[in-house]
Formats: sequence, C-alpha cells, structure tokens
Amino acid sequence: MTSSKPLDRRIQRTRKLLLDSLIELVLEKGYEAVAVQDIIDRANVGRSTFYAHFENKEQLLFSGHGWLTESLFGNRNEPSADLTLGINLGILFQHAADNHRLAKAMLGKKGGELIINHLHELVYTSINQTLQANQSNQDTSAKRLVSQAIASMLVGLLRSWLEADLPLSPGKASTLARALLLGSLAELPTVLAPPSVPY
Amino acid sequence: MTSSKPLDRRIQRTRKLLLDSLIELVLEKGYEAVAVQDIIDRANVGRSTFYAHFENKEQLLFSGHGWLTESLFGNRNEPSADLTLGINLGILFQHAADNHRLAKAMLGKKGGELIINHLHELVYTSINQTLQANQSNQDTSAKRLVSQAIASMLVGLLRSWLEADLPLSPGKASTLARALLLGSLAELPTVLAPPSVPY
DNA sequence: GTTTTTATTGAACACATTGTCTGTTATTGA
DNA sequence: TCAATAACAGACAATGTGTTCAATAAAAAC
Repeated sequence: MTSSKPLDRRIQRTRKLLLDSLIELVLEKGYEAVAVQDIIDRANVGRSTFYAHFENKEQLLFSGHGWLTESLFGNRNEPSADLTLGINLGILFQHAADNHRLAKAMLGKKGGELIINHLHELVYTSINQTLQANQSNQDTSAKRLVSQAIASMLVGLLRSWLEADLPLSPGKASTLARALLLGSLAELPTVLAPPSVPY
Repeated sequence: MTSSKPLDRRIQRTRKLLLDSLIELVLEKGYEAVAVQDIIDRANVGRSTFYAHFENKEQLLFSGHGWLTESLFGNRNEPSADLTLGINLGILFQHAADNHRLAKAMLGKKGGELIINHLHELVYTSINQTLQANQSNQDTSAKRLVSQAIASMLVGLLRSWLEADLPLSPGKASTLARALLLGSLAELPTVLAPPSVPY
C-alpha cells in the first residue's frame, strides 16, 4: 500500500512546506480565512507549484489526515484491542496528542469543517454498526439518532480537548470518553422500549 | 423589546423574500455554496437592496434565529419549567419542529457553521454553569470538557433529528435527549474523582 | 560528470464573487 | 396628492481562484 518509488526530494520538500504553512495559518487565522496566496507566500513556493500538487486547500489539509484513519482502523487484529463501540479510544486520543498541532488545525475550533465531518462520519458508522447489531428493540431510526448523538459527543470531546491544549492526559481523556459513551447508553432501554413507557 | 414602529411594507416584503430564498437555496445546495447573487436572483431583488438590509449572507440567516434563543431562554419563570441542565428540552424540540425548514437550513448538514456554533455556545454555557455549580470534586477543566461533550451530543442529536426530517415526535425526541444527557453524567463521579481511581 | 528527466518558477490570464456607489424610478404612508 | 424613502439597474474596484506556458533550476539516471 505504501508508495513504490521514493519521491523526488523536491516534491517531499514542497509538500511539507505547504502543509506546515497551512497548519500555522489555520492556527493563526482559522481555516476559512486562509487563502491559497497566504499559504504559498509563507511557504515561499510558486503559485503554479501549489496547483501542481493539490487541487485546493482542502486537499492539502486532507493530505495530512493519515494519522486519523490509522487511529480508528489501524491494528484491528491486535490482541490488546480495547474497543468501545468499535473504537479504540486509547489509540485515538494518543495519536491526537502525538499530532497535536496538526490535529488541532484539522479539528479545533478554527479547523476545516470537511475533516470534522469526515471524522464524525467514521465514528458514526462504527457506533451505529455496533448499536444496530445489539439485541433488544428494533427501532433502527431511533438507534441512528442515538449513534449520531454519541458520535457528536465523542468528536466534540476530542475537539475541545485539542482546543484546550490537552488539559488531561491522553489516558485520562480516553477514560473520560469511555465513561461518557457507555453512560449515555445505560438509560436508553427504558426510553426506547415502547411498551414499558406508557406516556 | 419588539420594534416600536410597524415597518414599511416594502421592507417586510423584501426581507421575507430574501430569507425564504436563502432557506430554499441552503436546503438545495448547502450554505457555503450559496452566493449572494443566487439569493437576489431567486428573490428577484436588486443587489443594492440586499446590502441595504444585510451586511452579508450570515446576517440574513441570523435574522431568522429568534425562535432559537426563545427556545432556550424564553419563559424562564414559568411554573412548568422542566429544565435539564438548565435547558428546556421539550420547548427546544417543539420549536425546532414548528420551524422545521428554517431550523434545518440553519442547523442541518448543509447549514451554516456560524449558527451551529452559536447554538453550541448557548447550550454549553448553560450546561457548564449547572455542572460547575454542582458539589463533588473541583476539577473545573474536566468539567468544562464534559460540558462541551454533552453540548455536542445535544446539538448533534437535534441536528440529525432535523436532517432526518423528524423521525421521532418532538416529545419522544426530547425524552431521548434527556435520557442521553443524564445517562452520560451518571458514571462520571467514578472517573472524575482522582483518589478512587488508582490507575 | 554528463545527460536526461522533471519539478519549480513567475507572470499573465479568464473567471467568479464580494461589497460599494450612483442617479433614477416606484411604492408607501399620511 | 405629495413628500419620504425603499428598490432599482448597472457599473465599479478589490479580492480570490484555478489554468496555462515558456524558461529555469534541481534532481535522478547513467
């Protein structure tokens, strides 16, 4: 899956310059406010060069999102797999901490909406699969809503944790996340089961 | 607080045309993709007229957000006040249903980020105040994270409920929301109290 | 080390969008 | 009816986007 040929040094250099500049600028001004012109000025790279590598800013930011999917789906066959609703919270928060600046630029308050939606989608899918597979009642649409809500909570927690510059250790943060996710599910059977709640 | 003078009919007409056009366009193409030109074309209104009323699209969309703040903060002194973490969930979901199209344009998947952030901020503030005031431990930064997470969950639930075109009745949706919010808090003391968890 | 390949450059280009400003016209409220 | 004012069309500068091209520089291949 990894690239067969080692890339031309110039390519590596240019792409790194561009991504680093984008991250800096996003953290300074917010993703929306960053113009391609700003990026290439800071990176000291020609305009045509930028477009030789990326179609637009979005693609540039996306080019650095490997750690994200790896966090969620990497090492799925490990024995130590400690999954909560199909997600390895420990690894997710650990990787986010390892890539703090990049992660904050992608997911922080000033981050790009598209990557946040992307993460939300991945998380939602995982949670929903787990939830729908679960026994009990069959109200799939309600379960979808619940999955959306819980996915929002997890992404929201991750984002504000990054935005606040990691006030908790990755370990504590993931423990907190686990408690929130599982707790929110605890009272659901009472509500979702139609016959038992005659309101 | 309401306007003292009745507005010129032309003003009312123009503003309504513009807002209705914006809502339609947002539901069709998504907020980002809508240009001022699109709005005034559909509303059949002159360009200069648009800017006589609003500074930009954002302000136009914001001009219709009265129901939102009213949902959260209206009738605070009612005896029937049934608050969950400082929020009247019943009224919130009911008002959102009453203003379905507008609410979906504002908060749906294609909605404008700014209003979503605005709602999140209001919800977060309310939850955080309630949570910080609560006894037990004093880890304010952890509580802030929890408030952010729970606010994200509530906003996320509301958004996906709107996006899915109200698969549950407002009553059922608010009941579900209450269960999710309170449930997520249930297990927290175990995690947040430092001495009892020697990990 | 020379040659070949390829990335980078800068400048110009068409295009879209924004927000402002003008004098003129049409509608409104009194 | 008439004075006030909202709406109008259209042009405008400013900004940003994405493309193209020949010339240059740097890397890779030999």
